[in-house]
Amino acid sequence: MFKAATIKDIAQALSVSPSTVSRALRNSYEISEEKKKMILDYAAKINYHSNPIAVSLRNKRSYSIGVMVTEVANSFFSQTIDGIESIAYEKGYNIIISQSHDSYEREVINIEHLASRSVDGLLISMSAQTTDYNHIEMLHKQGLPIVFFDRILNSIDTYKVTTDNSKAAFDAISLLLSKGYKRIAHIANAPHLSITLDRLKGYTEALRGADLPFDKDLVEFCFSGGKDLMEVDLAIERLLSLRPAPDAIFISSDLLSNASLRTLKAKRLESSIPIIGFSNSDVVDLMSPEFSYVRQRAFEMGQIAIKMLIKLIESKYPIYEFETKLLDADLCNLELLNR
Amino acid sequence: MFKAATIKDIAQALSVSPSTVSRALRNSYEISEEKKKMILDYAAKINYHSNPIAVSLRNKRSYSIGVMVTEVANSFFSQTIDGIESIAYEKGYNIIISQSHDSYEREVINIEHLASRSVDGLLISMSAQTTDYNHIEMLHKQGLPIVFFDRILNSIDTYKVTTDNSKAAFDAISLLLSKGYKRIAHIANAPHLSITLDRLKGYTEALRGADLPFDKDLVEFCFSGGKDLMEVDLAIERLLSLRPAPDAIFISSDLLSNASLRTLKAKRLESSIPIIGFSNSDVVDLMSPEFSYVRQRAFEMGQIAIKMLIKLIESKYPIYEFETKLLDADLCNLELLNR
DNA sequence: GTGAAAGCGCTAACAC
DNA sequence: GTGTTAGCGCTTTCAC
Repeated sequence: MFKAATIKDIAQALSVSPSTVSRALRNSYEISEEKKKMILDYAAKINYHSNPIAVSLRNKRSYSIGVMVTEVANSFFSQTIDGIESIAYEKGYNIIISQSHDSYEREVINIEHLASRSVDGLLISMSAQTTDYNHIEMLHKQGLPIVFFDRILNSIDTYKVTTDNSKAAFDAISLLLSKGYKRIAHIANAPHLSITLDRLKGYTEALRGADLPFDKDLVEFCFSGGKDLMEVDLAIERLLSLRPAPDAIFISSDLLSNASLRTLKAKRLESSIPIIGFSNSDVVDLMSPEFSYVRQRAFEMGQIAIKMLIKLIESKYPIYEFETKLLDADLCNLELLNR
Repeated sequence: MFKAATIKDIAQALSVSPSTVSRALRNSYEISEEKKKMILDYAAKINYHSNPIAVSLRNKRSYSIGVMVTEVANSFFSQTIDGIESIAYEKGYNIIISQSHDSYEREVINIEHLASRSVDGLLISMSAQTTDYNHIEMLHKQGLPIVFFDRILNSIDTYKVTTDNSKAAFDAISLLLSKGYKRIAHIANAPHLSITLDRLKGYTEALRGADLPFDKDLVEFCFSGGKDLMEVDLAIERLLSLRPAPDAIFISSDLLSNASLRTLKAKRLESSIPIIGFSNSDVVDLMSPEFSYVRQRAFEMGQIAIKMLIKLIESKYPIYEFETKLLDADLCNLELLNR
């Protein structure tokens, strides 16, 4: 079985003390160049690698970061993780990924699990089902660095980064209005999510800006977030049966966009009404029916989130001023809306 | 700042020794029920959690597992990771994810990085560009438990799990042949990957089974694995310009399927030739043109891989008999091939 | 049945 | 400049 070399081994071999070796390896100014070279050479020769577990125990820093997402197999999140990983790797941090599958229980268990694993900090996108935030508030109070991304939690004061959801929705709806659409249905995500409310806000404000009334009949919340196809099915059915009928649909999440397209396709109604939906799918250009979509800057969001977290972790002094960064989203495939 | 409770704290508070507390917490038979209860109760009261870093250092086990994939933002891999995570979580392991982006350099660096992070074992799917296996062979020789999944490495003797790629390809091609297609073009992945060769093998064997000649002109390898759209573009162009023209296309990876569809669509040739391609996209049912596809059991593969790894890690005795598990793939949307 | 003590690998105060 | 020592939190011989 494999037995890794330790500082002690080097010290013994070179007849110096372990602390000298430690200092030399960390390139301390106290050690003479000559000895440094000797130690470094020998370390390289025996393929010495420091034991990060021991360093963690000693320094009370694990250089690992917990990431809490709904599901890695969701394009938006896998792109975010990609962004997180790119920076984490650069800065010498590991990321430990955990999925809530939008369940409150799993979120609580997994976050506690991550925290007890001595992560240096947490990157969290809230589960759709979570309405009690105690498990997070506790950790935050105890001083664990936390950054929220995407589905942020307003009640906790820390760094946050998310799409400017309200603006994205406002722009999407304004565009529809400018093209002459007037009765715009809205298929919305679970209502306790920050992103749901922000997107709804953009929707209503755009209507108000055009002096159109807000008709709550045109809005359907999907509590399952698109997981439950039946729920989406019923929502669409109800919306399409309204009179006067809606003349466009705005869909406020990836999963809901997919589910809605499935439903419309099954009903052979896919070309009956234009759609603008959120989507970060990597094959959106291959999907049919074609639809206009709002694409979030997921990769960038991941990068910003982890940069914020590392800043929090590595800051020598407590930070009291926090920023909530809002990213622009991109509207794509808009030419489909011309008529 | 947060200061977690330690065994010492408990010992002090209850006037017992740290070793007694440790034993009680680990439910050792040596400790009297009475004392056990007292200690457990107090630990629960002060919300004691053992420090996994200290346990790792002491036990030389980190309960974390490194996972090396090409890209998390690839449906097949995110589904695999989902499967890995489901079991890892259950068994108390963390997974640390690393992406090679199909680059040899990044694979080498990341695998070494994972290993130096004292992971208990490694789950690896090879990068497409890797042809030198020294970095993995070294670790394997040193006794680090390694399991390969999906893109396996034949030269190393350990547990492996992958799709029965040769059978999947054989079945797909046989089906095409049974429907009367005779000149089947094959867009293949990078040629040093195990999966590429296996799929090619299934392809040729199915042809041989039908007494059809193998025409190497009908096969195009894409070294970029679908990342480089231009490469796929040229491949398709050449294949379609062959005379006699191919009457169907078999595509041997997710990314290549997507890229090929894009190319065909751009050339407005999407309905000119039937396609059967590998795909684990979660929106394959929404894609256009519709195509028949081979779907791998990615989630299951992840679960099997990590179970194998944990078996390797937790085995008291060295294991010399290794299994390479082959999973069936599912052929879907076949009705499109009727004509 | 319980405690004392050593040690996992590393670092940092404190000596000299 | 370099060595000595203590200790991070935990487990595990070895005593008693």
